[in-house]
Amino acid sequence: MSGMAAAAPGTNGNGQARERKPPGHRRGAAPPEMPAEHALLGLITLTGGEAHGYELARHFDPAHPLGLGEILRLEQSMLYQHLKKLERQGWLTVSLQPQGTRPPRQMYRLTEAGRAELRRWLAEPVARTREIRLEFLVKLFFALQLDRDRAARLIADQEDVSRGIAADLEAQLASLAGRAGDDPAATTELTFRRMVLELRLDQTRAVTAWLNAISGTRGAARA
Amino acid sequence: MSGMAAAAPGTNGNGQARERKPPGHRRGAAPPEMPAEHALLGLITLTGGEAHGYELARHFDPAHPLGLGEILRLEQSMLYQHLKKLERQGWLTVSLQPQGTRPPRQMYRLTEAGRAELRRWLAEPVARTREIRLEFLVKLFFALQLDRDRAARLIADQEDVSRGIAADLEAQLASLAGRAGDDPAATTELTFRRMVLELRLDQTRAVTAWLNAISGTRGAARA
DNA sequence: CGGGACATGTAACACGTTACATGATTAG
DNA sequence: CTAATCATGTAACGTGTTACATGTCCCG
Repeated sequence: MSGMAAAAPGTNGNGQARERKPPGHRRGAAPPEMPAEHALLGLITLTGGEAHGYELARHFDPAHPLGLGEILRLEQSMLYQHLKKLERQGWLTVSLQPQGTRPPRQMYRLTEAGRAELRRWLAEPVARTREIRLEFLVKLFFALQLDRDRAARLIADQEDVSRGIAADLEAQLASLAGRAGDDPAATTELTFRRMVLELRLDQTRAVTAWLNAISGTRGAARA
Repeated sequence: MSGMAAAAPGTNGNGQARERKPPGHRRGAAPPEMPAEHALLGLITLTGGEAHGYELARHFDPAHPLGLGEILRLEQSMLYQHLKKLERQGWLTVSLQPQGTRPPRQMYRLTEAGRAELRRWLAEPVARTREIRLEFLVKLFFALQLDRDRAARLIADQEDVSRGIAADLEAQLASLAGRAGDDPAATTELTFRRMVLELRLDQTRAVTAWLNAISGTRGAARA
C-alpha cells in the first residue's frame, strides 16, 4: 500500500530544502478565537494583574464560584502550554518567585501588548452562531466583571451580528423557495437543505432574543 | 526552563518499560460521535454498497447537490486516513480495482459489522444540544435517504432527548432562583450563571421546536 | 502546451488528552 | 500512614490541517 519511494523529510525532488509555511488555519475559515488563551489574559487581569499557574487553573474547575469552569474547561497540562505560547506571543511576562521549600511560583503579568489584545478581543463580537456558546460567553464573563459598559456594547454589537446572520439565512431560504416544486427527484435534497437553513435560523433567532433579554438585565441584578 | 533531567521515553524511575493506555477520550465526557467516519459508512451505502475514495470525496464538496458538504467538511487528506481507520475497525474492506493506466481505485465495501454500526449510529439520538448542528444533521441526512421510517423515529427520539435536557436546565434555573437576593457580592456571579443557563435553555427549546416542525414536514414545506 | 479532473497518498506541524514524574506540606 | 493540596512540568498518542508528491487523461 505505501511501498512507494517517498522524498526524504523536508526535501523535494531536487534535494533542495523547502520553506514550509506553518499550518495555520483553514484558508476559507475565519481565524480561530482561542478562547482559552484570552481567558488566561482576562483571569490575570481579574486577579489583580498578576497570577501563577496553579491559581489560574483553579478558575477552570467546574465547581469554582465564578462559573467560568462551567463553560470552558482547561486541563492543567494545557494550561502551562498556553501560558508559554502567550509568553512567546509577547502578551505576558514571567518571573520566578521563590517559595521557600515549595517549587517556586511562575508569576505571570500582562505586557502592554497583552492588555491591548485583551481589550481588542473583548470588543469583538463573534462571527458565527455556534461560537456564541463558548467564545461569546467567555467574552461576556470577563466583560461583565471588568467593564460593565464594555459588556453592554459587546452585547449590542453581537445582537447586530446575529441579526445580520439571520437576514442572510432568510435570504437563502427565500432563494430555495424559488426553485421548488417542479422536479420531484430534487425535492428530497431541497427538503434537507431547507431543514438545515431553518435550524440555523431558529438557533440564530434564539440567540438574538437571548441577547436582547440580557441587555435588559441592567440593574435587575440588584433587585 | 526545561533543563531538568527527564526519564527516558517509556520508562519509569526503575528503568522498567510501562504499559501505557491509549489516550482515549476525557473521563467525564461522552464518547466522541465521529460524524465523518459514520458519514463515510453512510455514503458507501448510498452509492450502492461500493465506492472509491475520490468518489466519496466529491460528496464533501460544499457545491455537491445533496448538500452534505454544507454541514460537514472533510479534507481529502483526512478522507484516506478515516478509510484506513474504518478498515482497521473491521467496518469495511478494500479491494484494488485496476484502471488501465490510471492509478487503480481502492474500492470500499461495508462488512456486516459496518452495516450494523451504521444502523446503530442512525438510531441513536445525540446527547447534547450543541451536537445537533453537526452530528444530528449528518444522521438526519442519511436517515432521510436510506429509510424514511428510521428518520421519523430518529427525529422523535431526539425530541425526547431535547425535552429532557430542557427540563434539566429548567430545574437548574429554579435552584438558582432559590438562593438569590441576599448577598449583593454573589449577585454578579449568579447573574452570569443564570445567563448561561438561559442561553442553553433557549437554544434547546429552539431545537425542540425545530424537531417538531420537521417531523411534520412530510411532503410540503410550511409557511 | 497549460490546466483541470482523476486518483492516491506522505510530511510537518499544532493541538488536546491521558498518564506519569517530582517533591514538599498539611489534614485525617 | 495516607491522601489531598500546592506547584510545576514531560511523554505518548490520536487527530486535524496545510502543503506537497506522483502520474495519467482530456479539453481548448
